[in-house]
Amino acid sequence: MKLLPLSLPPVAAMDRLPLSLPFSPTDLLWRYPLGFPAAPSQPPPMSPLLDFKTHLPTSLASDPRVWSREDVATFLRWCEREFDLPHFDMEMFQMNGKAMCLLTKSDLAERSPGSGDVLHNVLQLLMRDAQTLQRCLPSSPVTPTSRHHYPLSPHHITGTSHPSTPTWNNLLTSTAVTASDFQTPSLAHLVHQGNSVTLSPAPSVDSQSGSPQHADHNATSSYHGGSNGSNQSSDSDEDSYQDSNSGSLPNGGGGTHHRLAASGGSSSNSPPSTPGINVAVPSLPQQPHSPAKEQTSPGANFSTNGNGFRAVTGREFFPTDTPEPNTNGRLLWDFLQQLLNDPTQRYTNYIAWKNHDTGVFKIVDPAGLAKLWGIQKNHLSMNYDKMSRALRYYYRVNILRKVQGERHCYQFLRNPSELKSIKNMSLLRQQMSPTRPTPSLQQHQQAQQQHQVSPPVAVSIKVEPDMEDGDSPIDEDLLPTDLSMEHPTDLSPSRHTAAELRAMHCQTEVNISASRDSNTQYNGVKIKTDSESTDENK
DNA sequence: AACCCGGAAGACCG
DNA sequence: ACGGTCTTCCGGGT
Repeated sequence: MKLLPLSLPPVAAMDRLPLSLPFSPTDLLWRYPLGFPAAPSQPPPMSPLLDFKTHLPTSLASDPRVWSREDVATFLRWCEREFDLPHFDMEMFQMNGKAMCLLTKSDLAERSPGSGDVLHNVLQLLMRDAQTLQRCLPSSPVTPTSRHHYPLSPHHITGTSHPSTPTWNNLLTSTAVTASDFQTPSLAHLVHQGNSVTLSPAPSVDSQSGSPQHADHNATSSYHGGSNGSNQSSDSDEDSYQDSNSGSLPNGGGGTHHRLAASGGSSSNSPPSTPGINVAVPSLPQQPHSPAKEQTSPGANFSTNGNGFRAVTGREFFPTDTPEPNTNGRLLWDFLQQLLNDPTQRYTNYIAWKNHDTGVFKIVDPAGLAKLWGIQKNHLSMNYDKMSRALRYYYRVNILRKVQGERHCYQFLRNPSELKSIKNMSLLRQQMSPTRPTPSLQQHQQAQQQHQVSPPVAVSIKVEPDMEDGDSPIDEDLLPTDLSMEHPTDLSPSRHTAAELRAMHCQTEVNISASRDSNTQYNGVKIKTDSESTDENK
């Protein structure tokens, strides 16, 4: 996982963004939204900019982050003239403004030998200036919600913050430019809404984590989020973050694929929900810009609030900025959830719920989904084999289990809220068992059912592999490795554990609490999947 | 052949 | 330095 740090090594950057991809490298940016590292510290002196700024082509928004690819090209040409720089290789700048802003000085130098520093400085100035303006402005469109956050965020403080940029607004409104990025009509919406153009990845759990409570709420909703299928996003937090994710992804990447296409370019977009979104989100590249993609990121949307979206925005936006740990979207499960819960159901060609209540989903287009994931993570060589390996790791922590007998079908053992609420996998493991039950969901039902559940955290009991639960003897052996998964419901600790254990060798995980069973429920629904039986435990 | 499974090693990030 | 989360490979099974 590399997420691209802002400053990716040039090389890396390049790698990641193969031109060929549907998405533009830029897309990737979403991750690094505004927060540009570079700028950070310095207080923005607006002035400097002003000087040359005034000379900027009028068609360019004051905030480079909102520029479309065309704007970037316009800007580069302008820089060539204005600063007497050697000609830029436009092929190296097939990205929107946001993406360009995320490039580090070295990245820029690599793409434009001899002009990197100048370009970097100019961009920094422009960004700073834009930020400054924003601050002044009450709220920026962009992150509406965020705003709240904003203040909070360090960035903010620093000033670096993102820019929420007023521009965004402008963008929306006026600028066509951006539009391009956003291409999608939706974008605009998005913007409005959340604005989030963000890009950011969703804040995934982490971020969210922040609000457990939300989670709860959400949780309940959980997956369903709305329950309806569409919704998705359930969790609030999630939503938010989801938004992000989703958004991007789809588009971008897949863009290519079906859906995207389908949607029509934009299509997709607009997702309903999307409202806001962020486009960016998830990640994928999409984001903003890329023409291709439009992306509207579905993700963005996600945020549903209750329905709608949550404001995801806030956070998202700043993802990068945000100090929060962002896993944002970066986590595979989070990514998948976002796609699954895309309000507009844009990614159904890639992945779709088979049973939302139980958390069972099918990867419709393994290769395409893997590609999206690869884009999201900037691992362009990602394929289903690799992605599925990552999915298998989730077996150990009881996040997922394989639906036996059905190809490309997996089942979430925990609802999003639950996952989100758990910041670390490690915790998951620990909790696993106990936790499992998602509070919310479970709560409902389960509550009674069993359990126990334990408080999340800690409880873990370690079980020995063997023992595990004791319960049943599950032999792991018997069980396929996954068993754990398999018996989702099963979750029974035992099995899992066993399996896990195996895998892990007993790692701690085992903790299983007795409860697993309960947990299993996805949304209240108990998942049994296969094996309930297995439950031997029971 | 395509999946699916996990072990092992390593990358990257916070 | 360390743990988490993958990513990449790989051999093996179905």
